[in-house]
Amino acid sequence: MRKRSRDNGKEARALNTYLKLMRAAESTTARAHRHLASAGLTLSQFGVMEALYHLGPRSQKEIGQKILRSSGNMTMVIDNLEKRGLVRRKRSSADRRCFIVHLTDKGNKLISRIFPHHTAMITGEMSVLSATEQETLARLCKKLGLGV
Amino acid sequence: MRKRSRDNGKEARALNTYLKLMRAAESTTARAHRHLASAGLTLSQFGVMEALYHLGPRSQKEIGQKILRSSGNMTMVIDNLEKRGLVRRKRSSADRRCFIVHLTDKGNKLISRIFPHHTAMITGEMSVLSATEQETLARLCKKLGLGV
DNA sequence: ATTAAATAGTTTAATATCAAACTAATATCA
DNA sequence: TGATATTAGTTTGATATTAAACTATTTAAT
Repeated sequence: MRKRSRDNGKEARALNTYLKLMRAAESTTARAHRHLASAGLTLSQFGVMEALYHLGPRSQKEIGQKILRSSGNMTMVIDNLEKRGLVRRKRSSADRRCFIVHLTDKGNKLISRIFPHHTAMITGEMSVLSATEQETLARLCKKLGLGV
Repeated sequence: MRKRSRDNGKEARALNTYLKLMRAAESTTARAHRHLASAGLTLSQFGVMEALYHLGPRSQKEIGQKILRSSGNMTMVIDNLEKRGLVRRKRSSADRRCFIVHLTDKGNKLISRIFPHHTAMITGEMSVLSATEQETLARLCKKLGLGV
């Protein structure tokens, strides 16, 4: 009895926290999505370009690890970016299985222009939380994310 | 100078918090995804069935609002559930534009069987956080999610 | 009542997403 | 060196996802 009700409380708490976490992530994502759509980019495309912008040219595998997406997905997203002339693949001479992906001038211009807006949007979104609250949130999320 | 560096700190904090939030949400989602895949359900399909299980029969619109998905998406997900005989549409007699979606016996059996496992998985995932930490996380996420 | 506006759901077109099967290149190791 | 295993990326097949255009029905307004 006692045990059961304690468990139910534990489970209810966990489910509630999970739900709130998902809602927060989805609502923030949805905004970012709408925001990027005006630049004609999807979230994944932005993720790839942002990674290249901050890390420099990388293989598809490395990009996929960075943004937590499958290799098959990388093929598709990078195909679409390449079609638009925003990135280019270059066969690695060291390991001819790899493509090194890099931003084109056009891609670099676009991400340079968009990134500050994106930052401002996220900063605005987060501003409902104090600095301390943001740090707490980041710490708790990190703990959760580690369980991967 | 002063202003600029303060802003950078603020933005860096916001971006970091956003990143951690996304990572936590994605890693938890990815687990749920793998877990449900073994029952042959996608996350969205589970979301629809869970809503019907806890709320009772609902229109597609109501379900979509509950799980934060577009109406076009609902058409697709419910089509797939209906093909598998897990839910059924019934034209509402009160408003003939609406379909009322309800679980079939088969669907009810499936969700009854799966839901406890899902709960256990989420509870396990959350157990890296104390009760207080979970409550704090839920509270902060809720604040963020409200900005929708 | 007739018309106009709003609403529920579907369709379309484009991209995303994964797992699994596959190809090509590299690394291992016997 | 030659067979085997591993790795990077692609393809395939299925579902998801959205926005926007569309159909059918209901509500509102004149």
